Amino acid sequence: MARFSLEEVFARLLDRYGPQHWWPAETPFEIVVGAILTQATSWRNVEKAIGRMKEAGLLEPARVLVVPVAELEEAIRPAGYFRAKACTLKRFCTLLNDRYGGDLARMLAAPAATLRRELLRVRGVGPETADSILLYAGGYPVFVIDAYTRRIFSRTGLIGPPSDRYDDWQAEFHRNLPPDPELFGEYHALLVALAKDCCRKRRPQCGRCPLQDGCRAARDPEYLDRN
DNA sequence: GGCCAGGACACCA
DNA sequence: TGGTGTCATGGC
Repeated sequence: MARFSLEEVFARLLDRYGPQHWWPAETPFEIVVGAILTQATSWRNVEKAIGRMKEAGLLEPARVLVVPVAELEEAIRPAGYFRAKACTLKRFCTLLNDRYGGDLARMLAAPAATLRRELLRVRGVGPETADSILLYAGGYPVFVIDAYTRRIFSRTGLIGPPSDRYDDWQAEFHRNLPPDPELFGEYHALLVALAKDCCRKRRPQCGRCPLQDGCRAARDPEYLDRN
């Protein structure tokens, strides 16, 4: 089974890639926006969309709430799925306005379990998006599970959730790591760094998935020590 | 020109 | 419950 604990894997990743200092954003609301816009989308495109929202003065909840949806769509177009994501942004801001008087700090001070339930009731916000908001904007010790995390750990076999469900994956990390938001944030960021590094280096051998079997960094943790 | 990127959801069997 | 189609842009 596991040759390394999850903490040992983290230490190796940190040693190799250094602190990632996620989430890349200037304000909590920018974190929320980024979490929604990055759904199935490269961060490069998200940055463009956020830049356009900034230029249009739309990077505040009160503006998103009142701006015509077509205008919001146009701003976030580079992020893809712009119609769905514009609606999701507006729905989030509606929740924020109705339940917390538009005060994001107040929303983020709500109990994590309560806030997670409320976020998941917003159409377009699923578990990964909700948890990204809870962790990076709210500072709650909630581990974010993304596609990279699943692929990396299912191939290394370091942990084995009973099913492929989001909550089961998350429970494994919560069981095996101390509930430290700094650790969780860095860990998630480092897994993305590993995936991207691996992708760049192994592209010729790797076929369509950057973490397929041809990718040694994905299946062999010691690869990180030797290279 | 095809594939994929830091998902979520509706629909179907 | 699990599988599949849909949403859409931009870089490689």
